[in-house]
Amino acid sequence: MTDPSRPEARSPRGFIDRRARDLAAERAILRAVSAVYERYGFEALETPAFEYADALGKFLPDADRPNEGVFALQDDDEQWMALRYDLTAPLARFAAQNWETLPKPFRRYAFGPVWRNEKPGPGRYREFVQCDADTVGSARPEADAEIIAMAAEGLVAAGVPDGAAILKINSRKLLNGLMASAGVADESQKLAVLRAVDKLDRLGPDGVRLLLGEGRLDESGAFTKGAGLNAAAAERVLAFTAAGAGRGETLSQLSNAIGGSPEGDEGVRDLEAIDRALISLGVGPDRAIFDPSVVRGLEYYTGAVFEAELLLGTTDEKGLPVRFGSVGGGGRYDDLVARFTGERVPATGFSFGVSRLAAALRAAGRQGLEARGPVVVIAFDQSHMADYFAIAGEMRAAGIPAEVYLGASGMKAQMKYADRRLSPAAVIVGEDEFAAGTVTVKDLDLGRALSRGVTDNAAWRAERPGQATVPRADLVTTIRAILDAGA
RNA sequence: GCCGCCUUAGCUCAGUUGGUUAGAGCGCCAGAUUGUGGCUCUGGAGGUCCCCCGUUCGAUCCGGGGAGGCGGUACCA
Repeated sequence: MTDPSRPEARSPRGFIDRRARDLAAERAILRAVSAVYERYGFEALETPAFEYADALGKFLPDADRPNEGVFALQDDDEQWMALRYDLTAPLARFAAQNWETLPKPFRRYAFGPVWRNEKPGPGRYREFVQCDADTVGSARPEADAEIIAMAAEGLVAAGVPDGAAILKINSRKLLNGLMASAGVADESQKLAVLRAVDKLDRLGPDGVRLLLGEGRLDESGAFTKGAGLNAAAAERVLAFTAAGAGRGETLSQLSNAIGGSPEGDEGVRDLEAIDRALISLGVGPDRAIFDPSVVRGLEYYTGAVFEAELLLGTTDEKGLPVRFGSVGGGGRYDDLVARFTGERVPATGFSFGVSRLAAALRAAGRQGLEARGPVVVIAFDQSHMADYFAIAGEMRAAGIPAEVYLGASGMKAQMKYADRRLSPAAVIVGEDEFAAGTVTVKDLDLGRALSRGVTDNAAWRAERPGQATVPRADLVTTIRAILDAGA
């Protein structure tokens, strides 16, 4: 039966189709978060899906692996272009390209899909939506604090209940200071230490200790080579990451742990300034804390780094607990525009993983609304199709979603169709109704509720629950009463 | 990338110690019910048993290779 010449109907690996319910949740989040950003004075910007690959930075396609990390293709002039993997790199390109004419500091927000050519995982796709806000051209810690405050407000606007999310803040300068004081000078060893620290929440101190030292063997049997620190240095790193989970007291602990390295001290001063600004912005330690274990990526960031963690205790379809963890992150990146212009431009920003946030909220039951279908006008008598369209048009003119059934099936199947669309009502107009100048309106919501108590089909059909025949002129008011009752 | 598990109907999965017509539940379509969604009953459609090669009289089942899926791990700008 399967013809090998026919294509198999399937979506590419790591890409998914999203239906009305998912889209409604996601669009609501985008609307709410965009409104917060605009209230803070950020302007909208949309850049193309494709950028020239060199503008995206690190992932220069070469002959061997042109698609590593990004989806890239060669234009007809032989130039490599690639789908953007985030919204920050395109912003840096835009800012550099238009620097002379932009009002500075330049504040913009953007949202849209980004693409990553990597192995998909649970809840992790190769195409997903981000919502991003950045300030380009301000080195002030208040710029970081403002971004953090907007992220906190954005979470609330998106529907995350108070106390269900926390913003965790750290500084790369602190981490660099830590390395200096722990005697880590080698660049690759630095990266290994950062990677190890980044896994603290997943592996715990013992796992991280192994990764800081010789290495770790995981349960699948795969071995991860460690950073090769000696025991004293490893303990020093662990002590640093264990410093508090608050703001003021954490800062003093951190400043002790760093022990006077110049870069570390600078990081402490930055965080102190951010703390003061957050207080004046009304963001307390219940919403944003300093957490020395936050690392965020590896190159790229030059100062403060932030991460939004969701604390909702959620469960999957099988009832197993799911930790959504990070739903967004960001930080200060002072060198990104300089890649284009040579001029160092301080910048800071934050990005929400919108798809992930929507999934988390839905899994937590905060966004449990099904997408409602339209009122369905039953195509009862083929010779009256024009009347059915007039009826649908009348409802649409009143702002009520409505459609005429356009399939070829009988009435029973049409009722089933309306039920599956989660339609609030069906409109039935047959010979009797036309003769009497009436329409029959069936309240499907009421029927859905009543059907739970009915066991006998004959009785169910005889009762015609929620069904009323009204004068044709009363159609819209009857439908609206049903809609209002359901709302 | 590395490690492990898996692949049989649209979905979830049985099963054949290698033998002739490969099953269930759910879902779908239809009828019981000339104009009515749920329940119940009845009937129906739907399968190259992931692909290729090998062993065999014979492979969905055994062996080798490949692809795809899932999970872990690495990477994640």
